[in-house]
Amino acid sequence: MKSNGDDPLLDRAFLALADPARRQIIARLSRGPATVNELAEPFEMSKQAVSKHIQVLEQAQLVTRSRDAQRRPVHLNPARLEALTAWIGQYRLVREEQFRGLDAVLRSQAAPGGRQAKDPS
Amino acid sequence: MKSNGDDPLLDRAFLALADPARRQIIARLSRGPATVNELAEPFEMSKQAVSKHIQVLEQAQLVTRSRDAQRRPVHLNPARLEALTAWIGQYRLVREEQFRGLDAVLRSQAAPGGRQAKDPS
DNA sequence: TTCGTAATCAACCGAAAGGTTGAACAACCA
DNA sequence: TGGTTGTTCAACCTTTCGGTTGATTACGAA
Repeated sequence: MKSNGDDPLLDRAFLALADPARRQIIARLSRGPATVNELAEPFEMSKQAVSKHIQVLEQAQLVTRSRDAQRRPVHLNPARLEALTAWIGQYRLVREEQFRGLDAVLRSQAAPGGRQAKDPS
Repeated sequence: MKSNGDDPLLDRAFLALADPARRQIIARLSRGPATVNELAEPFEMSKQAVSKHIQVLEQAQLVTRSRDAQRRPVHLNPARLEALTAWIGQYRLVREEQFRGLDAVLRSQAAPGGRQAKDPS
């Protein structure tokens, strides 16, 4: 039951957020869908570069795209954002239990007899 | 409220988590501090490589280090993890307002009925 | 002092990220 | 038709990432 941290989708999602331009795009999209041109407007860089950023976000499934004539509106996909908080949240919980100096959570999650904490990631 | 996404520390933190080895290290540290050798044990790669990963995490302030003779135990820094959930959390809140608001911006994009469902893939 | 252990530094390498420019594609409009 | 707009593709460049190996520093034990 060796769940190592191998999760390419998680890789891509965290990598996608590791860039200020892409975070800014996420912020913009949280206020509603937008086209590539609209998203590119506040940036200095070329539209091609912004298009690439959007593709990175799309591959991470943080955004989706629809079709409207020749436009390809970009929509935020909050479910994937929550997947990230879920991943982080695991360790916040464990930390709080540590804080109280008790491994009750570990015990409650382990099968009897085996010292087996859940090893997510 | 014009906050563009420029935050180098956030860059580094998300980038740090965008690697399965580093996430695995975080997972291990959530169960308590560990030395470089202990952290390197489950990996195929060299200890130098693991040491580099730890430095990446340290620069992102996701971990801290103490001193114990020639050992340099690594500790998780949950505060920084929570900074990430805080960043993501902003947009989850906005999203929920959108959910009940559903204003003209959304309508103007001629959203073709296809609502994004919760897809915890 | 000398030895062994823990960890880092330094130089190097291939692959990928992030950007550019120019051309091409796709869909609407006249 | 042809022109305009929105977007992507393709080739290229430079920088950064993730890994290697070999040498080096820091500390404790004998």
